[in-house]
Amino acid sequence: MKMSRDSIRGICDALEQAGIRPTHQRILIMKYLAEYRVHPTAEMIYSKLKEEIPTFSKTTVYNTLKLLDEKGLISALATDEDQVRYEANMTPHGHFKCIQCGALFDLDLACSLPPEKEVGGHLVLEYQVMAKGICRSCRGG
Amino acid sequence: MKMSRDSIRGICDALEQAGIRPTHQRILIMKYLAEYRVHPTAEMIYSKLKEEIPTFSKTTVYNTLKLLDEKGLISALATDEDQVRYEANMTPHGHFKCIQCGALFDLDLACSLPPEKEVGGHLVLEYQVMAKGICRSCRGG
DNA sequence: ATCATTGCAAACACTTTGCATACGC
DNA sequence: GCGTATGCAAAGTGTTTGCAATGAT
Repeated sequence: MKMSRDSIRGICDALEQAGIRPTHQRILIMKYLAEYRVHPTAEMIYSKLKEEIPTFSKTTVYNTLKLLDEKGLISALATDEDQVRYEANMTPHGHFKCIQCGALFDLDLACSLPPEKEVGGHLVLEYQVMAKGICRSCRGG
Repeated sequence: MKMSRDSIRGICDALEQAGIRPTHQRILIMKYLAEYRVHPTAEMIYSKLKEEIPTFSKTTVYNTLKLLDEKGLISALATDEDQVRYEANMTPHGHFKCIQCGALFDLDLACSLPPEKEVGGHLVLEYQVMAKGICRSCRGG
C-alpha cells in the first residue's frame, strides 16, 4: 500500500485531535480504511497489513478499531454476517448489500432519509439504512 | 406461558404450510416469538422454554430458528450486539433501538420508506431501517 | 422399519483479556 | 525511566456440527 505524504499528515492530525497517539499501526489501519472503502473486516485489515508489518497482531487490529470507533473516527457496521465491518466514511449515508456477491456499498440517502425526529414517542437520533438486492455488476452492468 | 388453543392451531397451520412438522418444541418457539415481541435472542428463548421442557436444548433452538428463518416464518435481525435477535413479525417495518436501555421496538415506516427500487445502478429488493435514540420510557413518558 | 427430530458434547469462529516485551516522550 | 502501545497466548462467547438416542408415521 503506497501512501501519499499528505494523506498521512491528515490522518495524524485527525488522530491527534481525537487524543490518539498516531503510531505506525494506527496510521496504517486508518489509511487502509480511508483508501479501501469496501467496509473491511478486522481479518481483512489484519491479513493485508501483516504484509507490511510482519509482527502485526490481530490484538492490535481489534484494540485499534475499538479505540477509533469509540473516538468517533470510524464506525462499526452491523450486518447479518458474523464478522463486524468497519468504515472511515463518517458522513451520513446508508448501505447497500448485494445478496449475490456480498459486496457492501455506500448509499446516498439524501432523498430518502426519513425526516421525523420522533416516532411512536421515541426520540430518534440516528437512522441506519441497509438496502439489499442485486448490485450493478451482478446484474451485468 | 399459557396458550390459547386457537393460536396454537394457527401456528401449526403456518408450520405445515411451510412444510415443517409442527413438533412441540417448534410450536413453543413460534408461540414465544409471536407472543413476546421483544425480539428475543436464542438464549432468551432457550432459558424461558427450558422451564417448560426440562430436556430442551440450545441445539434445538438454533436448529429451529435457522429452519424457520429459511422458510420465511421468522426473520433474524442484525444488530450491533453480539447475539442475533429474532422476530415473527413478517410485515414490512423498521426497528428502533434505545441506546440507553437497549430495548428494540418495531417501527411503522409507512411514511418514511424510500420508494426507489434502483439506487446507484443497484437493484433494491428490500430496505432495512434501524433507528436509534432514546425510547419513550427512558425519556420519562 | 424408516426417516426426521432432538439433544448432548465437542468443535468452531470471532473477539476479548492477561500479561510480558518493546517503544516513545 | 515511565507510561503507553504492541503482540502472543489463553480465555470467552455465541453458534454450528457430529452423532447417538428418541420419536413419529
